[in-house]
Amino acid sequence: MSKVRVRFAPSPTGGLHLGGVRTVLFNYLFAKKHGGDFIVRIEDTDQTRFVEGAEQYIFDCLKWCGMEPDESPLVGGPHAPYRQSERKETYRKYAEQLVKDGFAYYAFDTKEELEKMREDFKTPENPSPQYDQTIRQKMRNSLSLSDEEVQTLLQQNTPHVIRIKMPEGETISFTDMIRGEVSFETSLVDDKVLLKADSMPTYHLAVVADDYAMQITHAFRGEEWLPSAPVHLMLWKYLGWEKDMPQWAHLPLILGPNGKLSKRDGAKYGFPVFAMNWLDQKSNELTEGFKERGFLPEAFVNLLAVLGWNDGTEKELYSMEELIESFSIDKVHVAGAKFDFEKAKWFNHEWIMRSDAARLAPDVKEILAANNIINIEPDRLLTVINLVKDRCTLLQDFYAQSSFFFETPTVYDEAAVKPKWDDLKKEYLEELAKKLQAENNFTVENIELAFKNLATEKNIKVGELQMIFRVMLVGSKMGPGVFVIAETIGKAETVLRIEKGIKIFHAA
RNA sequence: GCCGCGGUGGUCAAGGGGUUAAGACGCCUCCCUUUCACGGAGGAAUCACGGGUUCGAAUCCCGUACGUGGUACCA
Repeated sequence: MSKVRVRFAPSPTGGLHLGGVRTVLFNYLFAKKHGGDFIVRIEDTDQTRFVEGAEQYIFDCLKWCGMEPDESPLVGGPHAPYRQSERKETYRKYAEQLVKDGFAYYAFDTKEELEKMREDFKTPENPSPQYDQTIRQKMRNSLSLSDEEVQTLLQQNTPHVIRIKMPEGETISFTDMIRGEVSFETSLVDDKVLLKADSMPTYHLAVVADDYAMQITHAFRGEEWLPSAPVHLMLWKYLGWEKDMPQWAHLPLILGPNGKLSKRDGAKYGFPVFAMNWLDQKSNELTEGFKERGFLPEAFVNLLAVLGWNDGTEKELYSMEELIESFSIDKVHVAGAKFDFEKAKWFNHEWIMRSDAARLAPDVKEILAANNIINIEPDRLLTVINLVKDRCTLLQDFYAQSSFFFETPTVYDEAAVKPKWDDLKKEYLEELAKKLQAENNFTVENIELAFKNLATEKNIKVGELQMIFRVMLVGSKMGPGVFVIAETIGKAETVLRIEKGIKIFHAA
């Protein structure tokens, strides 16, 4: 058997959504698992929908996720060009070949004629008539017209398409790597357009021609392609390449809260559906990405991998390396899976907790900088990250969870302090400030010892004091242990915050 | 309408003739912590329905309903 070669073939018309990323991911995992090549080519067949910058966007997403292609328009390779628009000539050749061999035909029907046909043949039982064997003789094509008429039309450069001629009464079946044997009646499949009037191929011709040219061995795509698989199968056969046909795997769909996951669901339910922010230049509409929402790529890849795949164990947390190791195509599910944002956040939280501070530092630094907290000593940043990462679900949480390490609070949870505040506490805190000021070795242990000894001396419950102390340092009832916070912000700042707190709470 | 595909708690899922039907997310209770998390211990909640086959069906078969995708000179 030849080397495993898989391909991801996005259409550069919009953002890369969850389903798309998962399709790439399974492609990638399969290729890496079998030591094969992961190829990315671009399906820019439809010029009218091509969006500027989308191709670069796709590669940015792949890079973020850690899936670098072995061959692509960006890195090149032996099967260049990797853009469909640059391979145009070859498709026409194959389409003409099919016509010559009697497997396809020219169709001269105009848009209006097609519309009329759909209108005329529409019945309550058949609301959307297809251009198939039952009606093709009634249309204007090289099957229904005489040779002379066809020649004349061609010589006059009459706009035309090339359609596949689906055979009658055959059962065509194939074995899908995920769902086993799937079969179709050819009579029920319509005569799909292979080559459009503008000479660009449709997806149907293009996938087959490109997969053949690039020697693809395993083709992964979404389940929405299953109904057109018989067309592709027939093409492989008609072009005489049957023995080179890749094995197919139709991946289950990712569903949203109400049916299929759509771009709109993001805005509607408050979660991202794209890998990275996507700005649609036509509508100027911004669709939020997982990256910008504060997801770690490790978590994003992980959560997508286990949505529709499970290796049979209880393991849920996988790195890319572990995924490559454990991935198995026959463990991919057949049913669609509903996307659960709560679970997605859980994955991110887990990945933040298990990542070390150095991994997180650049991201955290960026988030703090966005909130005007800059010039942090690297070591100090690492210390703080380790202190708060357990309580951060999204990267953005690092700001709220750690800002008090870098800035003196400006707002205080007075409601929490007020019921506990009295002159005795004020006195205690004033003395505490002095005592801490005199402390030469400002460590967690010493701070705590000073704090508790003074409380015993004054006969005050430590707990009540701790809450006040915390609010003075943090501004609210949150964060890691108070004494750790005190040590981290240092003696001068601790004393300063106590003094400031006394003023504020005493006035209140 | 027609065609394809699907089905285990609310969600993701293991299991594929005999199980007390794993586990995770979420939810609830308690412990830890006089904060919030993390961590720990528990709890509520499930095999779409109807027929077969079988001593025995969540598991196999057939129907029905439901869901989902396709039915474009979009991918």
